[in-house]
Amino acid sequence: MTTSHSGSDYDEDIPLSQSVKRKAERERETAQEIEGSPAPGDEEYNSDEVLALQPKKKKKKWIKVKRSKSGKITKVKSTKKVKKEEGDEADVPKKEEENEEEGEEEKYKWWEDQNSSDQAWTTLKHNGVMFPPPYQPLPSHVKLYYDNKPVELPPDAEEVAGFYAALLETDHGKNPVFQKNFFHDFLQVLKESGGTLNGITIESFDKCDFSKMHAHFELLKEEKKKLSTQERKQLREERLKEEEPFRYCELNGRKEQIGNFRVEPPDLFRGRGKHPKTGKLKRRVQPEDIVLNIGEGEPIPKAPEGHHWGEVKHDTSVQWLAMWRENIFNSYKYVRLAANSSIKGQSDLKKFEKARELKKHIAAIRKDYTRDLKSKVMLERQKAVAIYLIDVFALRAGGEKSEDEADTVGCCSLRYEHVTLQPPNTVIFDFLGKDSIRFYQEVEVDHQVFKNLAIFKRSPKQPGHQLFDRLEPSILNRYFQSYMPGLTAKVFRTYNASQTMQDQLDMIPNEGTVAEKLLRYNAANRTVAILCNHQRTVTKGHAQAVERANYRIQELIWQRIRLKRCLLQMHPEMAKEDPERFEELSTLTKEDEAAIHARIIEREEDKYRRKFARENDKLKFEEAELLEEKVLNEWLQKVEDLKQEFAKELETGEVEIKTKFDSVAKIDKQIERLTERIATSSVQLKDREENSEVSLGTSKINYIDPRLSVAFCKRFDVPIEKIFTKALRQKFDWAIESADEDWRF
DNA sequence: CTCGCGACTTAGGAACGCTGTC
DNA sequence: GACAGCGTTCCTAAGTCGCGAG
Repeated sequence: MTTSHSGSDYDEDIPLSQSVKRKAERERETAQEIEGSPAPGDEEYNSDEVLALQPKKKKKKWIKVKRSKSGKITKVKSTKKVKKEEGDEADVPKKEEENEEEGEEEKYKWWEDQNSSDQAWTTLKHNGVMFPPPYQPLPSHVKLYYDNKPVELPPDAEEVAGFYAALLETDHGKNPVFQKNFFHDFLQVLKESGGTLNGITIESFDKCDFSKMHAHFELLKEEKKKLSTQERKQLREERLKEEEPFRYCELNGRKEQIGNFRVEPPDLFRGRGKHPKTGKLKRRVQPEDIVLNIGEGEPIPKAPEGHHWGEVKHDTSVQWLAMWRENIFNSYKYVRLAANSSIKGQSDLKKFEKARELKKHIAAIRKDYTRDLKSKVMLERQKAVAIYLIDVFALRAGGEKSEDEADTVGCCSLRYEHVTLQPPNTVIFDFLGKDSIRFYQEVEVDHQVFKNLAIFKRSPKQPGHQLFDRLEPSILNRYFQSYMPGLTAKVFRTYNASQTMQDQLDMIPNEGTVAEKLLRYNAANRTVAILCNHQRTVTKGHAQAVERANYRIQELIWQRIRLKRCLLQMHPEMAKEDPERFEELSTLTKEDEAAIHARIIEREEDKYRRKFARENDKLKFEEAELLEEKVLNEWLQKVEDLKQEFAKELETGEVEIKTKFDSVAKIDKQIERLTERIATSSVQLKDREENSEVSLGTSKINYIDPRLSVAFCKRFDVPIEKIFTKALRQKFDWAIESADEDWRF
C-alpha cells in the first residue's frame, strides 16, 4: 500500500453511510453542458486534490496518488439458497439413448438438496497425491557442451539443463529474460550438487551448447509419435491404472472425481507476457512439502517410501485435498475436486444465481453511476466511471500487482497511457489484461464519462500514473455490497455475459437445420466471447488453411461450371432457356482455370510421390523388396494424362463427357450436390475465420449460464452433445437436469 | 483496522487423440 | 488405410476477493 507521503491531506471522502447526504448534494447540482471543454461544474471537486507526482516505488510499481478511507458497510452474510428449478416435466424423451455416462451408481442430485451448510464437506477420504516419476539421467552420449567440450553434469543439474534444452527452439528458449533466469538457477543447482564432474567450470550462458540435448528430446518426441495405436492404448491403460487410486475420493460418502491429483513436476517456470521471473526453476515438490487435508479418523495415505507428509489436517471449511507451497512466488498450489464434482457444481450454481440476482439491482446501479459521473467528490466520480467501464466494457476489477509480475492491468489499475481520448467522445483503450492479452478497443462512450476521463488524465498526470488514483477493487466491491450482498466486480462479467447470451439467443429464429441453429448459437457465443475479450492466438497454419479452403471452394465451383458446360454441349439450347443458370460460366477466366488445373496437378503428383515414399518406407521396414521407380512413373503418367486432358479442355473449352454423367438428370443431381457442398464449405470457412482469434470455450465454461444453453437445445431441438462436450455435460449436469425449455437467465 | 495471505475462479496454450476425407 | 486437421483434455499460470492475524 502506498501511504500518504506528500504534506497535503486530501479531502475526506464521504462514507457510504452518508450516501443520503451525497445524494442531496448532487441534487443541487445542475445538469452540465456536455460538449466542448468541461463546464466549470465538472471540476468542482475539492482543489486540494493535488496529485502527488514523485514516482514512488515501494512494492508497487505504479503511482497511486492517494488512498481514500471510505466508511465501512456492514457486511451482510450472503444468504445461501439452493435454487429450486422444478419444471422437469418428464419430457426429456430423446435423452434415453445417452448411455455414455456409466450410470452404475445412483446419481446424486445435489441440486435438489437443501444445502445450506457453510462447511465444504463433512467426510472426506482420499489416497493423497501422485508424484511425478524421479529424474531419469540421460544416456551417456547425450551431453551439454561447454566451450565445445562435453560436460559431465550431476543428475540434478542435468535435469535443469534438460528443461532448458527441451525449450531451446521455442519462444521461451529464445527469450533473454528466460535465459538469464534459467541460467542463474541452473548454476545454483550445479553448485548445490557439487559442480561438474569433469572439472569444467560453467560461467557463461553463451558458451553452453544445448543442441545435443535438444536433439535427443526431439528424437524421443518423434519416437513417441510413431507409436502404433495398440501401443498407445497399452500405455494409456497402464497410466490409467496407476492413476486410479488418486483419481477419486470419497466426499460425504460419495465417490467423486479429483481434478489435479498429480503434483506438478519440476520445470522452468513459463510466465506469460513480459514476466520478470520467467525461466526460473520450479523445484521438485517433496512429500514433506505437502499438506494433506482429509476427514478426521480416515486412514492417512502413505507417503512415498522413506518420506513423510509435511502436515495432515482435517479442515472441513476448505475444498482442497492437498496443497504445497511453490518456490517461484511462495504461493500455494492446491489439489482440488474436478469440475464435475458436487462441490464445484454448487459453487457454479451459486455464482450464476448471484449474477441473476444482479438483474434486480442493475437499473439502480446504472442510474446511480450515471448521476455520480457528475459528483463533486473526486472519489465518487472515479467510482462512477470505473463502474461504467466494468459494466459496459466488461473490464476486470484490476488489483495492484507487484514488481515481479508481468505488467498487466484491469479497471482500477488502468494508467494514463492506456486510454487515449479523441473528442468528441471516442476512447481508445489499449492495454494488456489478464494473461497479457491485449485489450484494444476504439469506442464511443457517454459524454460525461469522456469528460471525466479527460479530468483524470489532466496535468500534471502523465504516463505511468494511475487513471483512478483513488480506487482499488476493495473500494468498489465494498460499494457494491450496498446494493446486494456478495456483489463484486466480477459478478458484472458473469451477469453481462449471460444476459448478452440470453439476448442473442432470443434473436435466433426457430427454423432451419440443426447445423444452421448451431452456427447461430456459436455466433451468439462469439458475441459473448468478444465482450469478455477472450482471445486465442491464431495457429501457425491458419493462413495456409484458409487459403487451402478457399482453393477447395474455388475448385468445387469450377467443377460445377464444367458440369454446366457438359449440359450445354449436350443441349446448347439450354443457354437460352435459362441464361441465369449459366451465368457463372463467364465468371471463370482462363487464367483462373489454368491456375486451378495447375494446383490439382501439383496435388496429384504430390500425392503419388508421397504414397511411393510411404510404401517404400514400409517395405524397407519389413525388409521386403522395394517398389521400383517405374511404379512411380506409371502413377505419374496418370497425372500426366490428366494434365493433357486439362490442357485440351482449356484450349477448346470442351469438356469430355464421362459416362458417369451422361444424362441431364445425372448431371443435375451432381450439380445440386456440388452446390450444397459449396454452400456448407463457405459457411464453415466463414465461421472458422471469424473464430480464428476468438476463444469460445472460456465464456462457455465460465460465464454463460449453462441453463441458457440447455433451454436453447430443448426449445430448438438441438442435441445437447452438439454444444457441450462430454466433460462439459458432466460439469453442467445440474443445468441439464434442471432447466426446461422456458428457462430464462 | 489493515493488509497480506489463503483459497478460490478464470485463462490460454500444449498435448492428445479422434474423425472425416481422400 | 493414412493422416491432416481438428476439437477435447490437460496443465498450470494468473486473476479475484474474503478474511483473520497482528
